[in-house]
Amino acid sequence: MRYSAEHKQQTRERLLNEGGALVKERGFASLGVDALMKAVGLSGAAFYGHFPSKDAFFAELIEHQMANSALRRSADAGDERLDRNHLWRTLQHYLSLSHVEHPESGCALPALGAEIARADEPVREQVEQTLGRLQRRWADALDGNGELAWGALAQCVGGLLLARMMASEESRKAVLEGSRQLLAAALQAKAEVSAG
Amino acid sequence: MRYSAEHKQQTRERLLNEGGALVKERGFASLGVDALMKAVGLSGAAFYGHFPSKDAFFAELIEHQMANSALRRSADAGDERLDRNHLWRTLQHYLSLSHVEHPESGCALPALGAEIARADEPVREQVEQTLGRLQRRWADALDGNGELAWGALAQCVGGLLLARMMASEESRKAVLEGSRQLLAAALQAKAEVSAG
DNA sequence: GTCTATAATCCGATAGAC
DNA sequence: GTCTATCGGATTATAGAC
Repeated sequence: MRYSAEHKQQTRERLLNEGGALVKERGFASLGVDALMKAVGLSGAAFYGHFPSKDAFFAELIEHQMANSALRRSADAGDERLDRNHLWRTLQHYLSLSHVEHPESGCALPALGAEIARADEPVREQVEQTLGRLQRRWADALDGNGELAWGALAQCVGGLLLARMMASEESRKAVLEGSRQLLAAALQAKAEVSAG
Repeated sequence: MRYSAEHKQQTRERLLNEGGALVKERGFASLGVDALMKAVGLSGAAFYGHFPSKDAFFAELIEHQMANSALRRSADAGDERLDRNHLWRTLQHYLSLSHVEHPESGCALPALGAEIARADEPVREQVEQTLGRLQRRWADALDGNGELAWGALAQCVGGLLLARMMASEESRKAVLEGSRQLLAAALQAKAEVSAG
């Protein structure tokens, strides 16, 4: 072959990373294969040397984005048990204005959540497993409260998505602040209960 | 004219209602004009007798969906002030399994939020104003706590969207339960603070 | 592996008849 | 108002050259 196997792997990685950024910015359905390949400097036809179909690419893209998300990386960092303060800092960072204003480098869940929800079952099963691991990790930091962990994850996704729907920076900030305060109240309440 | 003005108004309403259901189910970008019109029994070209472009339809659709959402109707019901128990029942109803499993008849925010976020500014300004009114109404029921009202709205959107991403009914229920528990903890904590 | 060229289909939108 | 017919372009995907 004129190109090394490692070169193919690199092109594939670029599609999942740089292409993924485009998908999160414009939406998967709205982004054509040609536009996707142009973003990495290749012709549209070259796409099919890496993925059998656009839908297959979506499935791999979601898997890749979930595996490399900031949430997961923070949850998996090191071997030590995730503690409450570390989780709280992760939530604060997630619910930031810069995250709202840069979907292309941010979490895939608020940007592509509705398209994941409409995807075939294998895609949703993979998301369910990945998020399940994250939720159990968060539950550890919340004194084993698994329900609160799911709620916190939902708050992250909803807060970011709702903020992105707003037109003014003022409203975006208000939504983020509200999201953080609700989380603070819920986590604080549970902390008091478990302390008492 | 061979058709009455009231007939035109009826067709327009059907596009916004029945068409809106299809859009929420399949996503706006994925739904073609022909498929949309076929759903109301008309040819594709008839669409342009009601809306100048597909994007203009999206703007009107969002406005219509927001004005007729279950959240808004519950918030506007009657003249009396929305109270905490009424709001709580609204949140419980929103975060239900039947709502998760029927996006076509449900809230537009989880289904179309990402596409609203990518829409032109006039669309987002309209959403911002409508949600601002809802948030102020909810804040009234929460002893004037506007931040908590934004947080509760974000929790609704995020909880529903996250639940829809799950493959199994078990996980969908777990997400909804977590969402409800986080809301309960936050609202309870604030109630105790304001009562103390 | 990636290219150009192209098949087959679908897209948003318009023209003109009724 | 809604139709049929159609334009021009974009879409997903394939064929064959290198």
